[in-house]
Amino acid sequence: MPRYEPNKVEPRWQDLWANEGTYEIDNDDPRDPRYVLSMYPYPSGPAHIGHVRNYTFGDLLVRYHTMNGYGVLSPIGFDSFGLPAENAAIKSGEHPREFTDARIPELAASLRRIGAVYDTRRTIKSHDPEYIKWTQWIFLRFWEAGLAYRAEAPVNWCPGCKTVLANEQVVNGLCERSDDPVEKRNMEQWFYKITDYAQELLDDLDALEWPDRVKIMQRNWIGRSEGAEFGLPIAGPDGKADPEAEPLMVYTTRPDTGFGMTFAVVSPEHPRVEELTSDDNKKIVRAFQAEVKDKSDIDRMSTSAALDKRGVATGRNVINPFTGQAIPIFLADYVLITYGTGAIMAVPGQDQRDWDFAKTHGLDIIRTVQPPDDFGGEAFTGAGPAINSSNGELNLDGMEVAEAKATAIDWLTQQNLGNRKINFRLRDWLLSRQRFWGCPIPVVYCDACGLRPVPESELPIVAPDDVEFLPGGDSPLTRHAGFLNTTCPDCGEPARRETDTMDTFVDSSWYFLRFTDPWNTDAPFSHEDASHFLPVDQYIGGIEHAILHLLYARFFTKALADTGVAPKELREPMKRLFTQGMVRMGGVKMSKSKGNTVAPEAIVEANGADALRLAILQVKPPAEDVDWEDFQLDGCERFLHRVWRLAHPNTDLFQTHKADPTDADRAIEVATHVLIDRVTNEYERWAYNTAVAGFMEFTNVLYRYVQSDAGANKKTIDEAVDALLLLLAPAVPHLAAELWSLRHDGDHIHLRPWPTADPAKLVVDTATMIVQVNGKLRDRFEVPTEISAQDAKALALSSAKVQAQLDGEPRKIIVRQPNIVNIVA
RNA sequence: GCCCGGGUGGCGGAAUGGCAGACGCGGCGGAUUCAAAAUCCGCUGUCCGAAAGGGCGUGUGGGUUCGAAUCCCACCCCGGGCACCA
Repeated sequence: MPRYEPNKVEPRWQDLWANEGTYEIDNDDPRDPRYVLSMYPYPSGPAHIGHVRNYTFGDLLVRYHTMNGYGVLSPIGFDSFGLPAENAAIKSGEHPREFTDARIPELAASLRRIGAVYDTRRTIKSHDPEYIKWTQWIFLRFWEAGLAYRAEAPVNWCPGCKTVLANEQVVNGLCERSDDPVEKRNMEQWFYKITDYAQELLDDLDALEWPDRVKIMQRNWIGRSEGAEFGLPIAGPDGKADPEAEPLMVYTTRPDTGFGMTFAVVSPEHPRVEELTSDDNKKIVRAFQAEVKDKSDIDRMSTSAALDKRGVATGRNVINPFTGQAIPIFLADYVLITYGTGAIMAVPGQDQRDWDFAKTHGLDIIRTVQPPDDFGGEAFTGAGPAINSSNGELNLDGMEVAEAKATAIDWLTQQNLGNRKINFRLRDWLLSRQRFWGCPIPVVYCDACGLRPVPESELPIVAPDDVEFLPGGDSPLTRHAGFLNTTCPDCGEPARRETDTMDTFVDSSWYFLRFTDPWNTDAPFSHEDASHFLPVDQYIGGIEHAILHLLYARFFTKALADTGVAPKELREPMKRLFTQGMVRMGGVKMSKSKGNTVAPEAIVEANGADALRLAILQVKPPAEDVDWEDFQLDGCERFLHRVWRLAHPNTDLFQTHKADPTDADRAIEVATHVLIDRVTNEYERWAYNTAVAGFMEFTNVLYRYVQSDAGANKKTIDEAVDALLLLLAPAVPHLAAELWSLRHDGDHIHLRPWPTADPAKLVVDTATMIVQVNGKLRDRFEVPTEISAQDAKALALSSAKVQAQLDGEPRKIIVRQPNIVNIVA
């Protein structure tokens, strides 16, 4: 019997799957479709173990579902725009396109070498002009629909990456890529109107089969709150409301506490600051605005800043409409211009931030909710009856919070001051980037006509080849005359091209749709093909995309459906999501940028791709993070050799016999069907680590069986081994394919149907009954499954070990035949 | 601070109300071998004991239950998310 040599066997099967198109699927394939998709990777060169883990899980499912008779769509693509290629260009001068085009085959080869199978005819690259064309075309559709717009706004600027960032890309005030502190700048930028979909994005989460963790993160990010928006009349010099002045609009979730409002606060960036500042206070107000402007978010958010509640009075007052009192207006940086109206009613009795501010600045504090007697805190934010809350028309006293809120909102509405309002934390998606290596935004600037879309016939707008990257790192598009200078599509006069490119998350927001119809030259995809495969049945990727990519992709799907690009009824892109854990090395995430990667090539060379795949499945539940140091490659390799020796048709491990079936043979039959049942169930629920344990246990059982003196019954062992190989086929495809082919005359295991457990073979006629005394195990018996309660009880009491523990009559006996008898002494 | 996960042998983990520690790694012992590698077999939570056997044991403390790693309450520790969002 030859020894198993993975390096000879594995490439042969990889070639066969590719050459025969085993995992290619046509759109008119008659089988029931299943769409299994792993998030497409950024092509940073050869894969590392983190990638391999991700794509192994996906590959297992592709093969499993195929064996279950589905027509599985398994595409792969490359998220090939992005900063690493541009940074490499700045260093070496190599054009990002050349750099990227060289990296993609390296990554593709890595994936092929671990046995991952795809319909490679459908491969997508974000930077492919054909893909750029449709990304730009979609931008223009969104623009027409009012979902893309250009506006000046305070934006996040990363000085390291020399570009603006979306809110989602700022982590604790730092750029998520470069860790540089992010600066606030007022700039005119492009946005996608994701806020139009805030409510739907929130509501539709409920029906998704996604990890709760991800759904919760998205809910928090969307951040819906219910409250009231209303106007505070501006006080004139006489302390009375000035009927000429526009009231100051504020947003609150606690309109019930209005009687406790003792001052108002506006954000330093609020547009009405100038108008609401008295002549005497102009100087300090401007100084404060300047001070805040210079602070980065990281300074503004640091713990000490959060505590000290800096701010200045504007010298003007507003009227608290609940009490009629004139109260002062302050500027403070704890009020954000980006949320609500950028101005608040401050109620120090019921809000800790307002409390802190009031204490710092010596302002009045009035409680309007009765705290419990033992309340020892400062601001009281809990539930309780309203107090100090009545005027001539409105009396909230004694009402609980919910009722008081509703009553206060009704009153504000009657008074024509404001109304109920729902607010979201979610901001529009800032999509423009001042970078070269991204999808150009297809618009031109004309002096006469203004902002004009590039006509569809001129798409794609592709970045030029003859560009020079300077050490400063700015985009060469801004100084490339050939790219920059164009003519206005409307008036034909000279015009300038937009030099901003799109966030690379735009590319990944619709690639899963393009996979369904990648050859389409008339549209990004057809409704028919999108409907055939979508939503994605199983999406697989890292938890780091819980908000960014997964929220954007959901928004895109809804917006595409509403603009008629996608089928109207396609509201969600991914039905099921699985987020696999990351691979760590030395306690930190393995990634190219951290320089701590392990290349699979060396491991494949030494142990084989199947051993690596098995080690990935075996080491931990797939959802959890794992340290590379914990992988057990040698043990997995050893197991594969054990299977080889057992399953090879010329095995020297044992002799078979043809005698009548014995009890031992029957036990193997039962074990075989129990394993089929078990592994099927475990594959379905992503319990790959216990499935591997099942394979190992079963193999151990078979070894004991075939090495026993009686030898093995040929029929029994053949059935057992064939079942084992079928169950292994999705996990260790090369070994399973090779052995099956040897055993079955060149047949392809991956085209065989998935085995099913015979219920009749799962029936066992004896069980182990344990006997406890006071919950402690004292004895055990093999009993017939059908044993009666009386017999079980009698048997338990007959045990000497049990009797030794008993002192007199048992007080109570619980019988759960045939598994347990518990005697309470 | 708020919201999620999680805490089980030397290590990765298994068991979701009923035999704690499956399976693997590591370790120990044996077979085979001139020897080694490879392979095969056995043992391996901890304490007491020569053994039989027994005590203890799933972060800590309490509770529910005939019975708790599993359910409930309080707390400690670790990881993640959000963080002045009115």
